Amino acid sequence: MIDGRLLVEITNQADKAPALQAIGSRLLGQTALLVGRATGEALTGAGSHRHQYAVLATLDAFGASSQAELCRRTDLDRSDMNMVINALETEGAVTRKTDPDNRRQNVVELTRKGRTLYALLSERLTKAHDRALAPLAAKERTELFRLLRKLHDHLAPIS
Amino acid sequence: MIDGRLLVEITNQADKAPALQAIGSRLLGQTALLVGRATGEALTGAGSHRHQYAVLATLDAFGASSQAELCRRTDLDRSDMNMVINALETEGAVTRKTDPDNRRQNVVELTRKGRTLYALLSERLTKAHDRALAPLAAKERTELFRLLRKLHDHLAPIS
DNA sequence: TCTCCATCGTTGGTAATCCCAACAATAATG
DNA sequence: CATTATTGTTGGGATTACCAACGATGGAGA
Repeated sequence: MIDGRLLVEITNQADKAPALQAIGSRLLGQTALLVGRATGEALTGAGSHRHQYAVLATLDAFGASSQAELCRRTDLDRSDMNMVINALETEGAVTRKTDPDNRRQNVVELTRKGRTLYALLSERLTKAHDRALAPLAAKERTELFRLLRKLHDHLAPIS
Repeated sequence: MIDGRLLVEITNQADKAPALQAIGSRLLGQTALLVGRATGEALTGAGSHRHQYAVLATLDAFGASSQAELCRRTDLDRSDMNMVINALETEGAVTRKTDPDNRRQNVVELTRKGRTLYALLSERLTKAHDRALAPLAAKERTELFRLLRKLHDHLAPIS
């Protein structure tokens, strides 16, 4: 027997004989995968990746930051952040200099080229985002994000 | 500037100085990761994995099936399905015989041991599931899953 | 029947993502 | 001054989602 509380139908597609069944967390994961793929293609199609965009957005929003600060704000691992900054630096999207006030950390800063790249990626991403969320009305999107944020904040490591 | 449509606050935690920002799809991905980890631990703690549970649940719901049929119902790749059945078979949770009516495919069937395992995993998973979704009221969970299913069905490959 | 094509299971491998451990340099703390 | 913490960096591991190719088998059509 199927536990009605735990199991949630994933697909309603009429052509798939009996409806697929799975756990709620699986529906969440599958949907995140699909949305992530749809939006990710907007970035990879421009030669960038999700993490790079997250860093660009954070730099754009908060200005020059150290890598550790970017890690805290994006929830990326230090090693991955290093790779991301490497990529962005060789692309000329950011500059990285050791902070004279604290020589342990680097000052990562957006270049003009970086802002242009961020604008381009934002545009592509917005389109993909809208396309992916098309079936949801504006209020539904808001509600979805509210519920997700509630879940996220509840489960996020207390840091 | 931050695009209000695109960007969504992820954390509201007061101790994190300025609120973390990210794209909506990122919030979805992060939350899926957190929920997946919380629920996944319930399974790995019992020596099983998400995919194995999905197959067990599908077999329990639909009865003996071929691997290809299980693939269609769980959206798993054939190669991954093979590994999952291998694991379940060596655990004694399922039997795998070539179908005499169609010698290309195998008949995968739950054993009594498999049903017991499924029941155990279901119990653990239900608890973890409830713990992970604790901050959401019953109506909110329903609404979340409704929105996710809507998204999922819109983005799912037309198969 | 014979030929082509599709399906199935199986093997092996790739790429992305997330995560961890250790190290040197530097700063902060007592 | 001694100890501890933070930062960047390197290297690697684990998981997950894929993809390609192969032999075996079945089905569809000439």
